[in-house]
Amino acid sequence: MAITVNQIAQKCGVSRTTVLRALNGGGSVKKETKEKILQVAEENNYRPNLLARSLNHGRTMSLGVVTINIENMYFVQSLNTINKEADKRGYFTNIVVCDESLEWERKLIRGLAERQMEGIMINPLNQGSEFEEFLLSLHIPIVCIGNQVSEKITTVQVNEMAAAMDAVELIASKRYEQIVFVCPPLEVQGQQNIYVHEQRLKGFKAAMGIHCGLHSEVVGKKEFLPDIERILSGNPERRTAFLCSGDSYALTIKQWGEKKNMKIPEDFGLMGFDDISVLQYISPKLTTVSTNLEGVAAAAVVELIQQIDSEEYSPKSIILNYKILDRDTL
Amino acid sequence: MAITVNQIAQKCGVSRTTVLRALNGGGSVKKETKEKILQVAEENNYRPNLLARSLNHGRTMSLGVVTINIENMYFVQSLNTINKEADKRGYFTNIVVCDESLEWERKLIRGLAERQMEGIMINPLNQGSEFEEFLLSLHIPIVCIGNQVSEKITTVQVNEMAAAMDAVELIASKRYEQIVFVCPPLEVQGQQNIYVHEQRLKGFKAAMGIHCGLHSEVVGKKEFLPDIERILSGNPERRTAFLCSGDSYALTIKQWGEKKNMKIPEDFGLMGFDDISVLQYISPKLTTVSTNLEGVAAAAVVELIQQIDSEEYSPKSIILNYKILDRDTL
DNA sequence: TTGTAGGCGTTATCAG
DNA sequence: CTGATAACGCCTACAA
Repeated sequence: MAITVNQIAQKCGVSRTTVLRALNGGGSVKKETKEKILQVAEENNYRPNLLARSLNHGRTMSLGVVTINIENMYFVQSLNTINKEADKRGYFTNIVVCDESLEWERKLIRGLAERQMEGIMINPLNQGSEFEEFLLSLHIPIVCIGNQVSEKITTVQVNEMAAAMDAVELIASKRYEQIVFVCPPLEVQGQQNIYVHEQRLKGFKAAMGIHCGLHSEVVGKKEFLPDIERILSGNPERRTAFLCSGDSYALTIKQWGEKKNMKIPEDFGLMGFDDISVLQYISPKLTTVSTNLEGVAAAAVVELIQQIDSEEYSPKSIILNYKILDRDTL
Repeated sequence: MAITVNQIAQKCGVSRTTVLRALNGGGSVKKETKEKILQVAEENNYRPNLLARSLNHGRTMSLGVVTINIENMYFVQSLNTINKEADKRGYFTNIVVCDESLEWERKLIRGLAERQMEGIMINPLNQGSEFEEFLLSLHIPIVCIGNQVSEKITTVQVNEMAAAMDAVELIASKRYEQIVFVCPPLEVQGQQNIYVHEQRLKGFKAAMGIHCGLHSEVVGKKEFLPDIERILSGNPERRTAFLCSGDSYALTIKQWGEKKNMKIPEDFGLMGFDDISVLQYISPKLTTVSTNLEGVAAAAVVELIQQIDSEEYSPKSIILNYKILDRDTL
């Protein structure tokens, strides 16, 4: 379809080498020849075939990103940042979306590898040693964002455990008598990567150990609203706050509470995690934890490229700062 | 880094042809040879270099998608659908994000073309004949989603004008006395592609021509809240509804109204456009128009692939159904 | 200033 | 059953 260097050479009656020199400016070319070549290239919309070029010198200058479930919005916010940071360093970013299926994720990662991405960023859904081996067998620089897979693979994250502990501190300081931790189904542990939630849960439990005077409960199910209802109606006068491992859980509870004509924070306290961008449209402002999505994304790119560039690279665990956002729902 | 067919051939003491036959299963290979080859390939994690393969037979089986401003969420919802539909037909989907810059968009499109995407989907930010020429000069199948660029390039959309008219009908039927149309800054017309908003505005004006007893106004500025305030306070007893060309405008107004302790729909009516996924977290439920993001996305993929497959293709304009969602803010 | 030759990794064709 | 050979489009020596 598109014109090639060879064809230009033919049209101009010169060799490809000359055409390339005129186009990419290596050596010297006679003025007239050069002009003619450039003109022909222009007229025919010449545009280099990057596949061929990459094949040749073994570099694609492209990074791959595997995104989960766009609807959840977690991670999506990072995409812009990743894109810009990569571009600054001369890399093109290819994003693929993975709709919550473990197989798809593997398939996509392999697809990116086969397309010779020089490095891949994932917020992995898979986990375990088999997946670890799979990733390692690719022999491609990889950076995990958020969820950790193994110590052999660089992960960029915030200290989720400490964040959860701080969150509990904040809630406790507001004189709640009961704190309920809401997170995704815990049954999937061992199958699906819920590392960040596990870390937060650990932090929650540790903090509750300190505040042993407080009641606590963990709700980790798909259908969690019945539990919320049970908890609130079981002991209506007890001041209860929900700490949700993910803003979307908090928003769901908020929605439910409002339908029941309950006021937040008067009737119950609510706190989320991640500070997803939708929150700007929600009032009262949700108290939450900023897990520094942009910062994490930027760091991931930097680290990935460093990994690409270095001969000897040893995997790291990069921990960034989180921030407690004390807003209006506690 | 990764092992190649040639290397496998060497290791096994056969020719590449034989290796390929064993791997891809063309002709027949002696059992032992085949086993050995497969074993070596397995051990060394052989994985075909798709760049080379593509270079060879001129097909990449990849589609490119250019997404705008992820934060806005419009279009983002389509990504999953695009991905799945493309996969069904054997195509890999590469997404790139464009952060609201006209130059970036061009750069990304060119990048996708140079990487030999077989087709590209865009919700274009650019517009005008120069951009049209740019796209055509690529000589690559292209489908525009939502915003139209020109009749020479296939566009998939809903009938925005009719949708806006229906929206006005709905509002009028609820006995509002004034309808205000809120849309992005109109100054950018001619520079930036706001085709869908223009269509909706046309529909709005046409419908208001029919309902000439009603007051109407158009607000198209970046900072529109002052106008909202002016309109509402200027004539407080006049029943006013805002028809927003985009749910995010509606959410912003809703947010503002609630801060002022106004009730919706008691104090003013509110209607959006697009039915973005965030709405699930918002109450009262926003009345809006479903612009059938998933349907549009699916149709775009089908059309793009058809364009790729056919020798003779003439650009079309594909119009899908929209749906008025009469919910709780009118 | 210009051209020739070889290679990147894969595939297709044709000949043994 | 197996193996040369050429080709995809680009790039880099090396030679003229």
